[in-house]
Amino acid sequence: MESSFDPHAIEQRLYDEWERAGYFAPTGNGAPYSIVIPPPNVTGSLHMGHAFQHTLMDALIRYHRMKGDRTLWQMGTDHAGIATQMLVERQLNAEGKNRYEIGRDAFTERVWQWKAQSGDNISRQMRRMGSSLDWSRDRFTMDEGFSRAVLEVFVRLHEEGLIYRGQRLVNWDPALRTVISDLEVENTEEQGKLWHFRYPLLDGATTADGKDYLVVATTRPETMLGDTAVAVHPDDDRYRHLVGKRVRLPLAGRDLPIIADDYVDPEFGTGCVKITPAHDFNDHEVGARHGLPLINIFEPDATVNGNAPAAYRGLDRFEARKRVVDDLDAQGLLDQVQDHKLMVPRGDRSGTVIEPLLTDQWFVRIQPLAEPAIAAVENGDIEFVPKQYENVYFAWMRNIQDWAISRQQWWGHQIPAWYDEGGRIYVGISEDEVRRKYGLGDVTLTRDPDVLDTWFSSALWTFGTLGWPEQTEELDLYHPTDVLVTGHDIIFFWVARMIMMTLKFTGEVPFRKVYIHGLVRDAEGQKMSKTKGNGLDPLDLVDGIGLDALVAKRTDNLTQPQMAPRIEKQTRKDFPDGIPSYGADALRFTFCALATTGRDVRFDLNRIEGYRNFCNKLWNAARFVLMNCAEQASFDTGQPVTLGLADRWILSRAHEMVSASSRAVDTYRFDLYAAAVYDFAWHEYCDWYLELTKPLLWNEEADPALLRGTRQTLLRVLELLLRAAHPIMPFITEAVWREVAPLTGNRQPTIMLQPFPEAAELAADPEADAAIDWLKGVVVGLRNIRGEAGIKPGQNIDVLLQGGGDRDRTLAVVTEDLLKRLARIDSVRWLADAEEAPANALALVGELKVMVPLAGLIDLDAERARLGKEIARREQELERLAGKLGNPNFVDKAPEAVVAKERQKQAEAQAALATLKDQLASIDSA
RNA sequence: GGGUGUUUAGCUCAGUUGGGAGAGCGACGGCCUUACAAGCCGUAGGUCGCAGGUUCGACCCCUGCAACACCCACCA
Repeated sequence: MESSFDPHAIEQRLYDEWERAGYFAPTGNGAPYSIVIPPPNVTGSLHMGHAFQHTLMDALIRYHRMKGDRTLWQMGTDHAGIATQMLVERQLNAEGKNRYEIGRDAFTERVWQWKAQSGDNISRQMRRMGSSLDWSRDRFTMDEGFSRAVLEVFVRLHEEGLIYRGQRLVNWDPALRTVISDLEVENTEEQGKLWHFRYPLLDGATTADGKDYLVVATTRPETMLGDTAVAVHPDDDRYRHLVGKRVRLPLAGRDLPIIADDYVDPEFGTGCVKITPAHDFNDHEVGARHGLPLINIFEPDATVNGNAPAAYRGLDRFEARKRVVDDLDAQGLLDQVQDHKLMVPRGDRSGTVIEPLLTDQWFVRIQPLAEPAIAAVENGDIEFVPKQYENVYFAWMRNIQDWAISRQQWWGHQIPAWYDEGGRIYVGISEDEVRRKYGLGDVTLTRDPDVLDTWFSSALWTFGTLGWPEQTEELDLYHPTDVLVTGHDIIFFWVARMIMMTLKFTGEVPFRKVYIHGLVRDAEGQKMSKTKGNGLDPLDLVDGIGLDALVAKRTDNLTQPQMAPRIEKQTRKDFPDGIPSYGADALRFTFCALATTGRDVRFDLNRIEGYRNFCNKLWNAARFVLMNCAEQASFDTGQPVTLGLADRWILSRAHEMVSASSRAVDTYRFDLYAAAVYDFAWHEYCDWYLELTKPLLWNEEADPALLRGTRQTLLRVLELLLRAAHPIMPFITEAVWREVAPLTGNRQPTIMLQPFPEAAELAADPEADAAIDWLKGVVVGLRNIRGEAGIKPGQNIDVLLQGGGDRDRTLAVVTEDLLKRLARIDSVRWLADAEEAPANALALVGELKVMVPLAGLIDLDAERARLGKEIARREQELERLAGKLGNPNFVDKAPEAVVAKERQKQAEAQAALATLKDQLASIDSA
């Protein structure tokens, strides 16, 4: 083995081997365990969020596979309708073309080409991260079988009246020229204006203060061209007398009724509201209540249409706004303009302002689907982890609105509906089927050109990937899936809709648990995004990247090229030397360690560096073990074996580590799992156990049985540690395991299919724990003296022991060799209790005095300072204890055991303090 | 406007039925000790956001407040 760990040398090769050997597919007859991957969009490459999420899933999958479960990790990708279409359109635009020129068929063909390319890149990234997906069952939301499932669902829902087509006011994206759902609208607070316009009163009416016009306030002046009323509050004394009268709508020259409606807030603006039922959701409701006409003034691209006065036709909505304001101003009808903060709805993909627009669309009647989906979480069939996300889910589900599922796009599942020349609608899985079903003769049918919302198909993911609508064996075996691992950002988009659709079509929940993880942010806590240029490609952390290449990557193909210089500057500041190669295991370990209960994680290079070092530590521990055990492997020889204290101790600690690890994985505490492995490996196995074995291994006269015991334990515990760590760090554990396992008699080809360690394989050993704790106490005490007193590390010392009890004497004998080696001691001598010790530096281990004679070694002042600190510490503790025990309430009311424990501590602290003070006095007199 | 989460060492974060405040990184001092300098040894850092309350005892439970983050919501 090389003297330091090089991830490149092993990772790629091992993954290829695993894949060729077919280890990723479910095997055996164990209990089924399955997870479907949230299908990544085929929009390019995976980001840190994917890598994070995949790491957690892979850890679960590998853990359960090792537990012997028949484990399936279902692979697949999502066609991601709008996102992918936009991306390919941008590519077209860059070539000076657009999709209308090349036509629908050529365009979708082009998207399929892109999909192939993007999918390859994604799967390459996943393989590099070590994700053990079952590639043989790879699915795509638009593959043949899945498309069949989508049509089936659409047709069945339509037959049941749960899908309908209707004209409604919807969220319209004028840039993409499609409807989008409520969820795809992001409301952002922006600085705008509130314009006050005068609408002249007709028929000689006047306001209470004698004016012959009403003042209406609006943030959207251009929509006044579609006004069909002015509304006031019914109880508003200022305007009550005007209800039923009329105003003249300027510019358009129409007359509008003045109506009364509770919707109006008399406190806001002037208390008069212009009503535009075709371009505002609230106004739409008011209009419906009052039977107002709807006047749509916009084309699909939000230019003004023929329903508006000729002067405004063809203008973009924002130009029209300016023109309307100018014209009203010119006519003296602009009363005033105020600055005003308002919530602006924007499309989450296009970023343009969303326009409420009247259109014909397909909708899912959601209420009947929502009710069972709510019940499934209420009754615990599905549990969210962490629990509080259930409230988020409930809040949305209990107030859910019908779902607009049609999209005026080309890339996606085309809606299976046909129209005859009379506009009648026929729904079926194909035109042939429709003709048969409805007995249509020689009529011309035209298919609805729209496609379905991407999330309509993703909602079928758990059962669609397993073969539905066929009743396949896989469906029977792996559905419901065990857990869904996903981010909180798609609970509504995806999780809720999966629950609804899956219950509807399979009668089962899609998954029993939903593990919600946080979002990956940069070191400053900012969301990673291409626009901000603060994103990281997980593979750049695995393989490393030079600074110039990183800058180029971050500034390439920006939607806002003007950001490039700022991004470059920041990148050069944050990564002056580029990014070193850390390897996939270090990245995975970092993700696990950062995965605390559902909160967002800040990704910090310092963290991954630490875990890269941990990989190296593990690697070198293995080198040590192999160097010392490879030639003398002694399993299966039948020769006597004795376990020493240290051996028993590390086995006991391993027992604790294994049970902590299992407990952590079973409760989705990946951070605690990582910590259990890390602490055991580094601070117990390496820091203490390996050191404790050296005196024995290097002693040529050591008892052979004891040597065998130690060698076997070194190997056995290392082998077990590798298995325990494998779900987090698959590559290094596999590479090392293949060296180590044969020495333990295990000749299996891979760690992947070994059993995860069971706590029951090992036992707690309190006696060994106590002995090694004692030993550590003495060693640490001596190290402290060395460090503080400035004794050279290479300088051996003599040690005197005094006081303590029988136990101390026994342990000192048992551990003498270990002690001498670990603390670099030449000689140990016991002093009788009454014997006067020479001038010395003192450490206390319980009642035992551990002394290092000064003998010119030790600086008296330094020793005084050290003792002074120790005395202060004990005094402080005593003060606290005295306060507590002096309080009669505590002594009376606290449990006896607690009081006894405090008394015990007090006695110990008093004894220790007395000893330390004596010691200080003796130094002063020396 | 409603809701959720967060606030612990310089930084990033743990803290498992309320009973002696922890880790990693960083800082400081000392070590190339034959697995590992991506290492080893030692040291110093905290009024646990603020104010009350419950309790013998509160980082932990309750109330209020503040700051930050996020989600939802139709106020022109």
